Amino acid sequence: MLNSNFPLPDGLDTEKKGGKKKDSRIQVRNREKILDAATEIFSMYGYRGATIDQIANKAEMSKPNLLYYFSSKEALYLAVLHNILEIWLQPLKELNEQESPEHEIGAYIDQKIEFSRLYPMASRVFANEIAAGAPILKPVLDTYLRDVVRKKARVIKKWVKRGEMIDIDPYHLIMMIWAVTQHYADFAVQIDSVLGKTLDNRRFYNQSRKNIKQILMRGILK
Amino acid sequence: MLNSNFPLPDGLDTEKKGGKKKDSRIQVRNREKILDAATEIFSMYGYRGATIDQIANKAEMSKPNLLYYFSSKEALYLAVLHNILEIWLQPLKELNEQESPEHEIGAYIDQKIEFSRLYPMASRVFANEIAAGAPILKPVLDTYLRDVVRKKARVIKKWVKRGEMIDIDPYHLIMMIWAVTQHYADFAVQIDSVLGKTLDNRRFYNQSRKNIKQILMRGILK
Amino acid sequence: MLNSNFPLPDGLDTEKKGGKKKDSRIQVRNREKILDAATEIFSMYGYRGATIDQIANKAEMSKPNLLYYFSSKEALYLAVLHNILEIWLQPLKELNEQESPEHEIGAYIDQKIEFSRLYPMASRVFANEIAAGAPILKPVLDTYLRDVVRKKARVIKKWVKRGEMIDIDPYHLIMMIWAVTQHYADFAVQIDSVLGKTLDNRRFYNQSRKNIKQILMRGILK
Amino acid sequence: MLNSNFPLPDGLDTEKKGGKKKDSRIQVRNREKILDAATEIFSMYGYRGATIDQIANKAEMSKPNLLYYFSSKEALYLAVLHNILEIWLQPLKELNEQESPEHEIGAYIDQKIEFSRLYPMASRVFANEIAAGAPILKPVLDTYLRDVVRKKARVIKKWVKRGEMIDIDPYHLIMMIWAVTQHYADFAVQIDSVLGKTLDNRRFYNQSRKNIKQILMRGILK
DNA sequence: TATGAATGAGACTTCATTCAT
DNA sequence: TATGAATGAAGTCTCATTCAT
Repeated sequence: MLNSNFPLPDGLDTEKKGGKKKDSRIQVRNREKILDAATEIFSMYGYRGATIDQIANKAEMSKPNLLYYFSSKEALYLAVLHNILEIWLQPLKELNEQESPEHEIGAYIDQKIEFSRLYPMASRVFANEIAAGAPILKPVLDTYLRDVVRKKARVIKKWVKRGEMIDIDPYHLIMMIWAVTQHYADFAVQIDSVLGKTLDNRRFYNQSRKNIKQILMRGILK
Repeated sequence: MLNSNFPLPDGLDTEKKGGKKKDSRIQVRNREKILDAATEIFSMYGYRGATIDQIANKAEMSKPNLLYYFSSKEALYLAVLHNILEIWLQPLKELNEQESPEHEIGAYIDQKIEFSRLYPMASRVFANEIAAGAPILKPVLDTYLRDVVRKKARVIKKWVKRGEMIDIDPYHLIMMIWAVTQHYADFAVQIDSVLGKTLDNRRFYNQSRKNIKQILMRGILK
Repeated sequence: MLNSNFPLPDGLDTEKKGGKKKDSRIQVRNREKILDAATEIFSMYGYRGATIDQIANKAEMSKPNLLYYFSSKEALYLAVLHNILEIWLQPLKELNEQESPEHEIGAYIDQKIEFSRLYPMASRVFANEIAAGAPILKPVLDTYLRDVVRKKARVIKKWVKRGEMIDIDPYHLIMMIWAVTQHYADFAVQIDSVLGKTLDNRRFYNQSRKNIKQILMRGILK
Repeated sequence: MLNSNFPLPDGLDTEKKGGKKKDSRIQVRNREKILDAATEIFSMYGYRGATIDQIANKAEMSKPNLLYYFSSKEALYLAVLHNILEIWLQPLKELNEQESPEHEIGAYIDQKIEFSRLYPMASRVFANEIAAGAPILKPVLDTYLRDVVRKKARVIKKWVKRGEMIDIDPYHLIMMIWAVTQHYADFAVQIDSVLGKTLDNRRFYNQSRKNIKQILMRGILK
């Protein structure tokens, strides 16, 4: 689950014997279990707060066995982050200047919210890493992420030029969308506290999507 | 700095001899130094990741001396959170239904962004706590925060009824504003990576405020 | 290489199926590879410092496979030590009272230095074990080694009686020769540091032999 | 005991807060206890084989408290080695070309054997480190040790020129003396095994000194 | 014969906290 | 008020060994 196996933009190898032999069934299964468990634990306690013990427990595995698959806590964390980054970024890549901004940006918001709903923990790990100053992810952000964003900023500028949107800084727009959509993953707890009730998950996200799109689309479209 | 000393809504006592005697000059000074140091360290490493050693170092104090002022790591963390909560919440309390939403909400956004700019670390600690499921802050959120928000939601509903805003769920609006404004504190690093340059702080926040207000106001006002 | 397969003086069995079946070609080869690798690794890190992993790697073999040949780390270490002891001792056994001390002791020194040159690592393992208090080798030293030395001490005493040598304690003489010759294996590194240059191996040992023999022979012969 | 506190030839600092404040009584006492315990344990098991637990036990101290004084196992090992090096080297420095080689070299041998008798464990740690390839001490050996030896080699050459000694390589002579004298520390156990009896310590060393000096002096003096 | 997978025991080290002064 | 000294608990990681194939 959530294991995109995307080709890393840099040569980072997060696993022990990186691909020398095809992973056996059991290896694949275990690696997945570990990544899922790690995502959950890291999302709750951050990198330093999480313990290998907790992760191993959740993955139903002994500590040394976990370390057999990922040689250190840091390697595991890296693997989790890389795992997330790609899925997190994919929808942005699909912005297509041929289509209308209404359709494209609407679809983008939909996908981001869906991601927050499906993988709230992955999303939180990502947010935590960023908020901590991206000590580990910075190299990737500095190259890969920036390139992707730059390309899509150009698309938005095209829409502005065509008069289909108000004249806005595309970078700030992208970041606003990130802020708002990610919020729904990062702050699920806060939302409960504020609203004072635990909502039906699907209904809540539907309503959120509606509100967010209403405001943002109204705010940017001509 | 940032020490609001607000009257705690619940009976939480975070300090050792809480008020029995008037604090001496030096005590006040030390308490402040500790809180500032703690805010910074907690913001970078999270609760479990931070160490008392780091905080004591930054506060130019020995570990035992720090513990003389705040009896435990948890007590210190609590103090930091409470410190933040009040300042964080203050601007919302000022929403005044007598005025126009344009003015009031505009002012609110301004203040939130200013807070993010001035206290990015405090903001991050807050965000971290929330994202971790608010293990410590939940009781406060569940009572105090909810009350404040409920009151202000009523103000917004008034504006809607008066036809000064589009018909939107006030809770979601408040959360969107939080999301967007807080983002600028939590993700300062990401912003650098995405934009590919370290911006002049003041100019950057000015531009951000302009963009955010442009979109949000346009999105909600009639 | 260096596998003397001498008949163990005591019943120590270091291998798993000790001789029940004739070893196949590949088995013999593997055993040798393991012993050589183990000698090198043990020589560098001592018994506890060495890891089976390192040895297995050097022997190009998996850990479990290594343990198939030698049932435990201790068994392997024992095998290495026994391997060395015999070769180490052989030249002493050849001291022949019929010949002159000049010729016999000269030959002995030659052989000891040659051994140090050829098997510096084996020599170091031996030295390490001794220096550690011979926890494993003590039983052998206490019986086998002592017997050999006692016999040869008698030979030396004969030479003294015949007036061919000065009157010296034979045990101390033997130990001096051990000390000096073994030194050249144990302290190869120190020698480099002291002399400040890496010498041509063969030339260095030739020169050493000359110096050592010059002093010792002059010191003991009449 | 054995804490020479010599001025390190290089800037190596092995302790935590290196000299900022005068060490208190208790600190000095504890540091000494630790160094003594460490010397003993390292001498028996080598660097990797020794455990901090063992050392802390022997020093009657908790593990964390030991680490309070020496920040890591490696730092402790370094301290032990430096402690030894200087004492080990001191007697050589005293070789005085004004005096006769008979007297000076005789005195040198006396002191080396005395050192072996008094600090056999320290001597063994030193030997172990060297035999392991001096992974930690090499920088010091490569500079400091070499300089000292070079100077003293010149003294010996003077004696040769004056015709008071046979024509011998001074480096090899120095190393022979090291070999023989150190042997009595490194191989105390072996000596027992070979001689078949545990000797009265003082008597044994006296006899050893006599034999060694007899052979070496006869071997080199004219 | 060979090796991937797994683990209990234990290693080094960190850390919140307490003690004594 | 301040701090040097001390420690139990816990964390990351290593390693000899076993299991299953």
